[in-house]
Amino acid sequence: MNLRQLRSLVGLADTDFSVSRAAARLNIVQPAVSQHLRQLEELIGAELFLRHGKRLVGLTEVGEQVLGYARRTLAEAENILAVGRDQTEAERGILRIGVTHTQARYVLPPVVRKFTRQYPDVELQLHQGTPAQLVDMAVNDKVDFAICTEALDEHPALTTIPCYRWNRCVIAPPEHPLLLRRPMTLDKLCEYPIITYVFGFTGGGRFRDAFGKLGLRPKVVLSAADTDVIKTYVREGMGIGIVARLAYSEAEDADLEMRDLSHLFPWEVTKIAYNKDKYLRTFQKNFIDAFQALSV
Amino acid sequence: MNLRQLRSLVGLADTDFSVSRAAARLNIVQPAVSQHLRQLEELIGAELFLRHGKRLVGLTEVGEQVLGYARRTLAEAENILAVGRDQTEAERGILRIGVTHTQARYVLPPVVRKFTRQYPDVELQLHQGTPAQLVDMAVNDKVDFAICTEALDEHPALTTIPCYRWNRCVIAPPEHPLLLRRPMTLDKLCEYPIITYVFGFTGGGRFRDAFGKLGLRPKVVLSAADTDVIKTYVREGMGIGIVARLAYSEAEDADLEMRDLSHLFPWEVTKIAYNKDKYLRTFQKNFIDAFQALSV
DNA sequence: CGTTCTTACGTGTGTCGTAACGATC
DNA sequence: GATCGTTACGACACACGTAAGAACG
Repeated sequence: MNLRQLRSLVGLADTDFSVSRAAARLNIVQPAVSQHLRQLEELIGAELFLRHGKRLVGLTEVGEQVLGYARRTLAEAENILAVGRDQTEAERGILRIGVTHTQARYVLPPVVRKFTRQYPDVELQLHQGTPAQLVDMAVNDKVDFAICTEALDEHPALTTIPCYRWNRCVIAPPEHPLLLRRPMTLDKLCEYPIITYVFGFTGGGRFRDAFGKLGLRPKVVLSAADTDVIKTYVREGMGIGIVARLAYSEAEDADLEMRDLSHLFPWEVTKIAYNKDKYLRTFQKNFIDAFQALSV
Repeated sequence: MNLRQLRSLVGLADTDFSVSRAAARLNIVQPAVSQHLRQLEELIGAELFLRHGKRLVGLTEVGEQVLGYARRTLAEAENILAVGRDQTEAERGILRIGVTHTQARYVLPPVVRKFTRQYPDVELQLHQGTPAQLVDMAVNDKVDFAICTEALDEHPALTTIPCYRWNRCVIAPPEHPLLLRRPMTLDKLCEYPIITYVFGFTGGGRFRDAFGKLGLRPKVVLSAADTDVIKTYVREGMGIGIVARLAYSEAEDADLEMRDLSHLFPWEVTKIAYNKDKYLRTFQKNFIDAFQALSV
């Protein structure tokens, strides 16, 4: 058995079982991949693939098992190579971060600025997704880290580091009647149409829970995955926006009024998570440190 | 990078850093191993080994890291091969079990008998050790399972399955005065010299705890790792023996009297444990099932 | 002086690429 | 008929084994 053979298997599974595309991705020719797959089947002594004629269309049960172990084998081997790169080209490489829109737009910029200055030769990739997708990407090593508030600490394969706390604020056009009413309470918020994050994003169920505990039903007229969309509709007068406090910028959002709501909602904790089995390169650790430093 | 290179590295670490012995174990010649090690160092781009002249004597910090990942890579690769063997020679192979003496001597025989009848071509290896050693052997894949009462469920890398409950009994020569006294209580036991298991074996700290809770101090005059040794000294009149109830056999131990003590001590649970990351071959699963069936 | 590792070199295995063939949509 | 996978073959590389040399105890 060979690492190459395993790469062909994983490549095949990652390209919808197209031998040719797998070969292209692996920078070898199709017959080589075919050979690897044949050798693996021979080694295992059982059919690994479901076929339509010559075309491979899926994996048998045994094939699934082998694929799983192959992925893990390659992941561990990749760790060894990462140790190597950390020795020979410590300041060069790729850092793949999975983030939600709000993080990428409002939180990450200063960290990214600092990091790229420190590591000009590291290519920084920002992959966006829903928290659930980010977890998946981190687990399957499509990204090196995932950064978000939801879902991260539930997955057993991830190491999760809490980074900073945040809470919500309400934003509204300056003339909005809500702004005159003090103190701000949950039931007053319920009197107006609300625009906030979609469920599963940025604060998740705890937003509704806060109202539910008091028997209140907020009128959410629109929900969006990112803060910029919410702001847009608030500007249009469609309702008041309830967003992360850190997403309100005095400079950019001078045309909107903001009131802090941290006394009304539970605090949220944004975390950074990565695969437990993964070797972290020095610059990756440094990124985590830089991100954590936000909480200070 | 290559699996062979990794095997050479692991082989080296497992043979006290003797290149020649590593080669012998891997069934290749020394120069091949040397080459593998050199290639690895080249790949990583850093010294992996501590040297005295030409002789390798240990690992650098980087070397330790690489060794760790190499072990894991090979373990995952081994899982793939195990899937293969399960397909091509399902009823043939080796089953390595780590056990304590008492388990091997008194509990395992019927299971082993049943298993070897079912799988005549599986070589069964019984490795003995202390519970702590058994955990180590299971974690590092020196054995496929570990069976014992202590220490197993504490290690995060192991999957632990409880198999059966047992408790203790006292054994003594027929004429021993203790045997006349009923009901049996802990303080009566304390009146006589006691022979029982050494700490860390078979029942562990809970034995002393039972006495300690009542402020009693048992007079343990001798402790041994296995029941046969204890019985021997009981026969010599050196004291009463407190052993696992299941280790008393009416047939073999007719010259000793036995009294059940399950009302005096907490119940113990014997477990079987194996590495979480390990693929279990069919016959290995069957052994576990057969062992678990004891509890019925 | 034996043991241990390294270096050098030859041979055989194996892996990839090219090219031609077969099958499927 | 175009795409996709398999088969066949050749060239190159690589890995192991043999043999000789260098360092260490």
